[in-house]
Amino acid sequence: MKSPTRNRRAEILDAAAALFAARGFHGVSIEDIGAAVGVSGPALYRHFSGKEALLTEMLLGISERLREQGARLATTADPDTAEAALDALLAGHIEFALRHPALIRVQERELDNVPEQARRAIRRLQRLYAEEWVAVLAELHPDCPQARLRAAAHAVFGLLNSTPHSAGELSPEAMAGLLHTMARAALCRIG
Amino acid sequence: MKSPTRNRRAEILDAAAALFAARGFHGVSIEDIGAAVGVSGPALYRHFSGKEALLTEMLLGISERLREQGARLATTADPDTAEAALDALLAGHIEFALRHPALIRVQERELDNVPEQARRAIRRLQRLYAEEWVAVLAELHPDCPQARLRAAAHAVFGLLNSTPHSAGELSPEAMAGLLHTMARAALCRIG
DNA sequence: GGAGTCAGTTAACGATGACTAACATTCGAG
DNA sequence: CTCGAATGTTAGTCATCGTTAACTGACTCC
Repeated sequence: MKSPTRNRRAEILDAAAALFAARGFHGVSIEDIGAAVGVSGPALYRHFSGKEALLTEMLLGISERLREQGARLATTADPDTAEAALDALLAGHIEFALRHPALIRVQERELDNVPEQARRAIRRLQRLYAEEWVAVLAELHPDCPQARLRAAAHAVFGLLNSTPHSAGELSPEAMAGLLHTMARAALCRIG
Repeated sequence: MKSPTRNRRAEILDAAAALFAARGFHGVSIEDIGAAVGVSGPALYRHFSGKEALLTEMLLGISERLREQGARLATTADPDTAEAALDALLAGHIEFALRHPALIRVQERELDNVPEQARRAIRRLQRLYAEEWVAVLAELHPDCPQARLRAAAHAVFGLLNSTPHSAGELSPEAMAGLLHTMARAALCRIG
């Protein structure tokens, strides 16, 4: 069978994401992760070469997914209407953040625990994603310097990624609407 | 001498904050912290009862400081003009975040590593601080349900606390102005 | 000038945790 | 039926780390 392997790997990544989000990379042991998927301890080494490799694959996956999504959404439909592109980027990011709060948290917190080389790759993907946003924002605010646009984009990421902190008082739909409205308003005033 | 003691404690707290912000609580050893202030290893036990106690005191200090600042700023001057109170809260939070990015980072990331009892105290202080914001927002948006206001407040915290991520491309003044403008705009549209 | 406290040192202990080794089981392919 | 790959297991190693113990010098106070 080939699929069990794939499933086991994904299972481990999911469980590890939840644990890392809750207690941090160094606060979770290999044994903990194994226990979370019903095997114990060193069985994980059949699927990953080590704890760092696990985190690395996780962060690369997230960054790659966001970048791909960003590249796809930023260039849809009317290239004229940067407004529509911005809305698409917002909706995409919000849906991801609401659907995978643990991944958002890990991506925000654990980048330093990944080995140097992979860290550079991850940062590159994150930069490419941010640049999609900056490109769209530059169309909306042609006179605004790039540095300011970058800072604004990161600020909006902070706003959108606040999801894990304020968990579950609002329905996901209401939360999505609120975040979209707030982010939209924040980005209109930066010129 | 009494002041050397005080200074040493503060020195240790500062160094630990920087290290925790950079590598996370579990990623920093007692020896690391000692080395950062020029003493080595277990000397810290002359000033703190342990590693957790150090973190606890740090987080309690931050939360208490923000809560005090919030209580002071939210009730200044005209009780009529909620606008002014909101501006004061924004300015205060932004100044703190820009002046102490490491503390913001630690407060965001390390709450789970503090023992249960102290954690409750810290959360209580954070809740009180957030409620100052919600009270002001409620005056501006009388028809908006509390849950939505709370979520909006946390989202704005996320925006303002994005400072550590987008470090130093803009001058502190420009950054402060940008964050203030964006947060203001985001909070106008939530009704 | 001795007594006591403050703030530091080095050495050791005990626990934890990442990782490895050696062995077991399942199961499909030839 | 058997071989071998895939996927586990348990036991053990080695490093790291929080914490304690025992000891030392400096400074204050009677």
